[in-house]
Amino acid sequence: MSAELPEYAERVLDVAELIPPGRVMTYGDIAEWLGEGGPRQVGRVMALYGGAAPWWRVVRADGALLPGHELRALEHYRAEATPLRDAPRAARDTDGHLPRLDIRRARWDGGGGAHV
DNA sequence: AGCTTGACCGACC
DNA sequence: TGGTCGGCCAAGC
Repeated sequence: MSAELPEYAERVLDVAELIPPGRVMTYGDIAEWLGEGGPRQVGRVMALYGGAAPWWRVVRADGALLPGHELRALEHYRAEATPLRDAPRAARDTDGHLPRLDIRRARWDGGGGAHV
């Protein structure tokens, strides 16, 4: 039983749980869908309490992978068949230039814009 | 009360 | 494609 979670944080995490596998939402999207707060507030919540939620489905608007957890996130994306953007062919056979998220295809609208 | 920082975003160049 | 700038909102010092 946890009541130590701020209401706002609880709502943010709730939305994060709603995101279907293979799809993502941006911090700004969640804030907008939620109708309050901003991207930074959502980001703070994820940073503090995101461990108990599918954090890899909450991404930045530019599709960059979460710094420090790139490989972790990438594994999830591969497992969920989340749309990824192909790495540049110019250096395809070299080291770890990780692919980026195809934010345009992976972006989830939040259930068609319908609240529960 | 003021300044800095942060899992951000969009516009510009 | 990538770097910079201003705007944004809450928390910390």
